[in-house]
Amino acid sequence: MPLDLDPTPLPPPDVGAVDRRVLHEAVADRLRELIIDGTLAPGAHLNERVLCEQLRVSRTPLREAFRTLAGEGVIELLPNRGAVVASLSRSDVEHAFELMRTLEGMAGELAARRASEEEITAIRRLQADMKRAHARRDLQAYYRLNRDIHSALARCARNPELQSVHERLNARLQALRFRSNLNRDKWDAAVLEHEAMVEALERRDARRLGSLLRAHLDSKREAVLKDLP
Amino acid sequence: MPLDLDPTPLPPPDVGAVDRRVLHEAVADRLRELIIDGTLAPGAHLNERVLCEQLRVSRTPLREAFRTLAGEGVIELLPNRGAVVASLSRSDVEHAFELMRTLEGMAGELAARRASEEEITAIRRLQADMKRAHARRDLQAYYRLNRDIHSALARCARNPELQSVHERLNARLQALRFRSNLNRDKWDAAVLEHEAMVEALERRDARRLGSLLRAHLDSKREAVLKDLP
DNA sequence: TGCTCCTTTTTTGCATACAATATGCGATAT
DNA sequence: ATATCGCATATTGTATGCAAAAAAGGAGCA
Repeated sequence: MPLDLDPTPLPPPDVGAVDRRVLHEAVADRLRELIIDGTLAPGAHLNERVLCEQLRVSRTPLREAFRTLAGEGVIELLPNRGAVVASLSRSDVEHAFELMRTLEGMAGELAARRASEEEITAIRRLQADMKRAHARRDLQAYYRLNRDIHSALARCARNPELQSVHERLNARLQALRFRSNLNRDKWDAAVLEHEAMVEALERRDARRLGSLLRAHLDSKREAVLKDLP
Repeated sequence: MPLDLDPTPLPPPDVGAVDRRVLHEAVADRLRELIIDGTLAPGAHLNERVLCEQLRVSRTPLREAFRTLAGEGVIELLPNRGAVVASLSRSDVEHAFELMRTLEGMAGELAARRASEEEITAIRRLQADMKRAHARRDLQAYYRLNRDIHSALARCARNPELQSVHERLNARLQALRFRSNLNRDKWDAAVLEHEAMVEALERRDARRLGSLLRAHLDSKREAVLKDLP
């Protein structure tokens, strides 16, 4: 009798969990988008009543989303005076990059040691895509791929704490992208730096990847500060 | 007329009611304390109704405090299933120390360059106090001073981003203190390491202070992991 | 005109009611 | 005996009302 007597017949089909996101999470995500893409400008006051009407939610989930975003440093809560979009002063940006430089340096060193071959291949592929985006002067795609590569590196470091801090800091710096103009030379240089980084990763040269990332962040920092008040 | 007109004669507060200023903040502070000192153990489920009664607040400020603490990684929110105190697995601790090692190394290098003479004097004084606490085997005072010194170093780095990340990570690691036993040898060694660190700071030897802090964190990591599951 | 003080309006903070979701337990069927 | 279903209960998520604090506006005065 051709019965299947395997004691565990049906574990493989991973159907994936359904979208269980609750309202305040969705609200937080939406607000984060609006802030990153500049619709809600830095310093803008977030009026609860107005946002409730626009997002069609009541004040409770909105206020919970506020706390979430405040924890991420994306907005600032002033007791009894509401919330404002966090605005980074020149000094804030300098400090953020100073920290990011260390974090990405650490991520690079760890990633060179811990990344799987598949992950390295994937990053190489992202880098190729990014070069193409650069070739056709597609700034939007370039930014996205650039971000993906840096996030991938942070992920390859195999340290969830590092990854989480990196993500949070990154979220705050994202908003700057839309305010800084990347000139041709800097852009070309950035792509070359990336190329060297991916090569170091492929050779698993931890020291070098760390140094390259720190230098890369220094360039980024200069490029961003150039167009700032 | 000093009559007590409180309608509820206050049954003995097991955790103590919070003081009424900015309620959700006070609630967050109180919960953080309870978590750090172990009253609320890692993994413990935080029942809203029960906590509301014990803290004498309604659910709204409690839930806002939950969001704040979740943002700090002190608790974990499970959608529709409440909140639990974050519990660090051995692997989590390893990752946290890996990151802390980098952060404190960075803080040390910056502090050696940026600390004012007054700040250095203050740290020297904390170190002296700590040595005395060690001499009289006062673990409680030792822990407090130890923490103060590391916080002071992070502050001297003059980078609010770094300081903030350091604080948050530190808050989560604090809870471990009450679970790990410091044996005599490790304790002596730690005090010596601190002494070397303060000397490097006084000489403003950034490289060395960074290295010493990284090594110090490695020792700490080993000491903590030793007593962990 | 420029200022202060007071009233009105708006906005935020807290409490509570109601709705959605999860959990526990017993009945029932295989 | 085990597994599943359905109901009762408990817990979380959302909406709304009310009170306190802050901003806005206006009258009175120098």
